[in-house]
Amino acid sequence: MKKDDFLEARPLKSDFYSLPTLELAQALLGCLLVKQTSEGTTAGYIVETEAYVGPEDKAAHSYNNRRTKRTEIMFHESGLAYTYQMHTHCLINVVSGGAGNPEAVLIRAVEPAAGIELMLERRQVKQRVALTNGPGKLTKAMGISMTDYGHPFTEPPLFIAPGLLPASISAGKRIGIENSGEAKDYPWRFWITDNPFVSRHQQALSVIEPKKG
DNA sequence: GGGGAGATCTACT
DNA sequence: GTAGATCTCCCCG
Repeated sequence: MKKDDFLEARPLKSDFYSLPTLELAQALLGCLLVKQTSEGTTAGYIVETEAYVGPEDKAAHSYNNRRTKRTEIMFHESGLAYTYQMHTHCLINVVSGGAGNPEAVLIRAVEPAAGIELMLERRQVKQRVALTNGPGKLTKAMGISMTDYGHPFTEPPLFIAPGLLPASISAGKRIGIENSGEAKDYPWRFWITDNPFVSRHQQALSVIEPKKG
């Protein structure tokens, strides 16, 4: 792939986001996340996601249909950005499940594809791999913030475009949800097998053949 | 009006 | 391995 191919990238249409959340979390792997700012454009291939599956998932912010100012956007149509603040960081999700069904996919890591110089300016790190190998890291590197709350991923300046089809997808337990009862063991974390930008190494509970299309 | 919790990251030992 | 950073609510009082 040529260096500037991301400039040709066109957002995925809204019907892409009508996939069931667990399928969407896998379909997003390999896709290109693009953010344009006045400082420049950054893009990265999504290499790690987690599914948060609506009112029945104790680990989800929307558990028990909890509807607050923060979770409000999860109740809207699929394909919107759900950003929220976590300690000193901003995390970004893709709203899924359709209107009235509050589900989402957390983007946990990307592999830099464009704008790496700008990412390096935004994050002081020694190792390139540390630029975007975590949910709080990638938002800082790409200039994603709470002002992106509710933005549709189908249009600039923040959008998702087709990328590469992963050779293999691994599934395992989600990270950082130890206080979520039995939900903590659900295998709803997905990553591109052996990709170096994945946030944490973990035993895969299963390995999946990616779906084409 | 205030305490507490949280899907994290970094630095230091 | 663990502490501290430092934000936005929610919810109880």
